[in-house]
Amino acid sequence: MTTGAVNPRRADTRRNHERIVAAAAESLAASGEVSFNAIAKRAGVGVGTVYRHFPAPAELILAVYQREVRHLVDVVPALLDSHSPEQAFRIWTTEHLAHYMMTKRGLADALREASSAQALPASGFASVIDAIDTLLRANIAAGTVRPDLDPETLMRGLGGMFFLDPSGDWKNEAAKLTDLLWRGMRVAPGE
Amino acid sequence: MTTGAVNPRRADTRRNHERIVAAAAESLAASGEVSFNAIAKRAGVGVGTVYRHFPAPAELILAVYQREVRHLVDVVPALLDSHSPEQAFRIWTTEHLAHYMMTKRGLADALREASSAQALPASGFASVIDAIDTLLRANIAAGTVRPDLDPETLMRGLGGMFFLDPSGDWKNEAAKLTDLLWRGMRVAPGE
Amino acid sequence: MTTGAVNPRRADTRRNHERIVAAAAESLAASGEVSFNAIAKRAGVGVGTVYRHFPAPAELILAVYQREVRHLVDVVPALLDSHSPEQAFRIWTTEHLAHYMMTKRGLADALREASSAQALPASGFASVIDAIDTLLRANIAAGTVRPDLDPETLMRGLGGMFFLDPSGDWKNEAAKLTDLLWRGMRVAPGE
Amino acid sequence: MTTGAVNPRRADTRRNHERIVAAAAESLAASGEVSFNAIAKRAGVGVGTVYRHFPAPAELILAVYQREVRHLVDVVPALLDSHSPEQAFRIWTTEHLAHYMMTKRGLADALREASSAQALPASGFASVIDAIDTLLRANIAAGTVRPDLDPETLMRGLGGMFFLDPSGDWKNEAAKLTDLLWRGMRVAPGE
DNA sequence: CATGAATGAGTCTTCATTCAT
DNA sequence: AATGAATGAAGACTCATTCAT
Repeated sequence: MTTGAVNPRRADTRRNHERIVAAAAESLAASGEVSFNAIAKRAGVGVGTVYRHFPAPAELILAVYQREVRHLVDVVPALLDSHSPEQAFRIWTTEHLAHYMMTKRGLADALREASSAQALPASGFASVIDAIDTLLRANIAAGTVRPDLDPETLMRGLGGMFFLDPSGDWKNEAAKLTDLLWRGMRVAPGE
Repeated sequence: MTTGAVNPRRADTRRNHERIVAAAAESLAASGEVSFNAIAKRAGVGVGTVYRHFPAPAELILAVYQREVRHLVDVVPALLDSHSPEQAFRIWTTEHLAHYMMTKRGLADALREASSAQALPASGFASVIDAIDTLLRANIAAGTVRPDLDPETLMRGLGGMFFLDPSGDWKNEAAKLTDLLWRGMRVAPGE
Repeated sequence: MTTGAVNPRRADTRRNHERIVAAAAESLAASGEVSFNAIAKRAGVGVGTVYRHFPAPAELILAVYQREVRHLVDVVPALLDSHSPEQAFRIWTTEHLAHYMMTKRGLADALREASSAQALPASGFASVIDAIDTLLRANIAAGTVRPDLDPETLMRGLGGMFFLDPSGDWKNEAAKLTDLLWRGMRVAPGE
Repeated sequence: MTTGAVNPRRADTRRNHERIVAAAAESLAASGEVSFNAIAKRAGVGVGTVYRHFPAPAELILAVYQREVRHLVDVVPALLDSHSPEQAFRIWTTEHLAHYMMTKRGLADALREASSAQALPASGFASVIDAIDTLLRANIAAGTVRPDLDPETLMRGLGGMFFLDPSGDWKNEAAKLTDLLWRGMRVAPGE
């Protein structure tokens, strides 16, 4: 009995899914570990419940991933509304993406380990690529960025955010990486 | 045994260190697994021996890392001898770094997990940064690249090579990433 | 639903018992496994329903057992009608009993495990003993078999059919065991 | 630490194998269960130790089996020395085999489950068949038993001992089964 | 009555680490 | 110094059983 004195079992049912994903997200962020037993304990449910909701480990990881990534994607339109395309791009990578990648390193590993390679980039990164694509198109439309740039390549360049050091001057480092990439992206002056 | 040929046991003893590192490297490359017991067996020594040589897991991982990374670093001078600085850079990232990162993903994970964060970038990546720095300086000297570029930032940009798909058209993708970065690095035309 | 055809749910309900037993029989035959959850799924009902019908595991096993054994028992009269008592006995053991025991080993185990020993021989084997008894009486009446033979002992002798190898020459082996027992059963020539 | 205050680790080592087999034998006899964890606990060793000694479950079962069966086989010569061949046979089946089969039911199941069928009968039952064969030959030599009898078939007939009820009059039942089989084995009077 | 989600004890198995020899 | 047996914590997963709906 992990739910306290009252016995709300079925009443809680509806929220178990969310609680498990939340617990997994916390575990992942904290240690990169994904013990089903630990997640169950943290979520306050039995292990069996976790297995019922996510028969395959990859499903859980993916659910966490999507949850975590949603914000990253959702924020893009607002940025484009209130800033120039270039500023939107710079802010997104520096403020949002950098922070995300820095804290979610574990996720990427888990994602990679949990699946036999190719499946995940496709499914997991898809929406991040979408976000990048949106920013890219806005800039191309504004004439600030070369039109022959694919979001996958840019994503790889931004992947370096994973190596930021949360205890250091990461904001500055993120800005420097963004700047390096931006210079590579822009419509080259004089060309 | 004081008679005849040199005692082969001593010869083996001297090479245990190397054998263990080699065994660990193979394990890492093969499966991403690093069971000390498995490494000992593969190296043909007892577990205790492994512990004697590498009291802390991180030390072993680090030794493997450095062994793997040596080639990457050692090849730079030759490249600079026989190619233009720009070509040397492009060849190194595309032919050497990309291949290395793609196949040694496991190492990077192991490295990260084995240590509590900050220690590794400093110790493990140091020599790769050196290699990048050498290439960078050569280009700066040749006037092809901006002088205000630090190797760490470039390293981060190149970190995207980790996400290459070994079963896909990675050579082309590596070239595209290199090109994106190169455009960001070069002395901007017209500036 | 009060309109139209009879409510099909009621029809299903009535047959749940049979469906569960059938599902359990298939599971048992297929793998020797008897997970209540698996049986429920195979039967297309909820676990709770299985529990309602068979509060104790042994009851389900028993039901399966009786279902499986029915054919074995039912075939006896026909055999006695169309064959001599000796032939009926030989055919029954060789064609029917041997085949049954060979394929239903799992059942016997399950039966034994599910109960605390003594209950089963009595309840489970009862009808097989009946079948043997019928064949025995017919032979005793025909004067082919000693009258001082109890069916339980004969049953034990026939128990060896359990050890037949389905992938070998079991028909021949079954005949040899039957022959050994028959020689022990018959009115000894010269006695 | 399961070995008490003193720390005799390596001193105990030599006997661990035997202790594990003994513990497994007890478990098997008691409940037909073979949890590696339970065996380890009963043997007073860590689970890992059990796994080191018996990497595959079947190996442990087999070891137990051979240990249990040894007595059965070893007693035959003495019986043949001090009794007539017929008496030796009757005593062996009634006093030794019956008792063994009755108490070791679990073993037979475990044996069957642990292996994919045919391997075990060959390896596990071999020595029991040897014992039966020895008794058979002695009787054939003495002219008491038909020479055309194979030990496998007789073994199957004796397999019924498995179904004896330890809480009932099993001695008498064993004698009745032995008698039935003996009548089938002997050189038929009048034939 | 039926359903099936939830629970959690229990089994299996691996592995880092210690330590007698 | 080297060896490798022993240990036991820890994670994966299954399944009998209960019970809210």
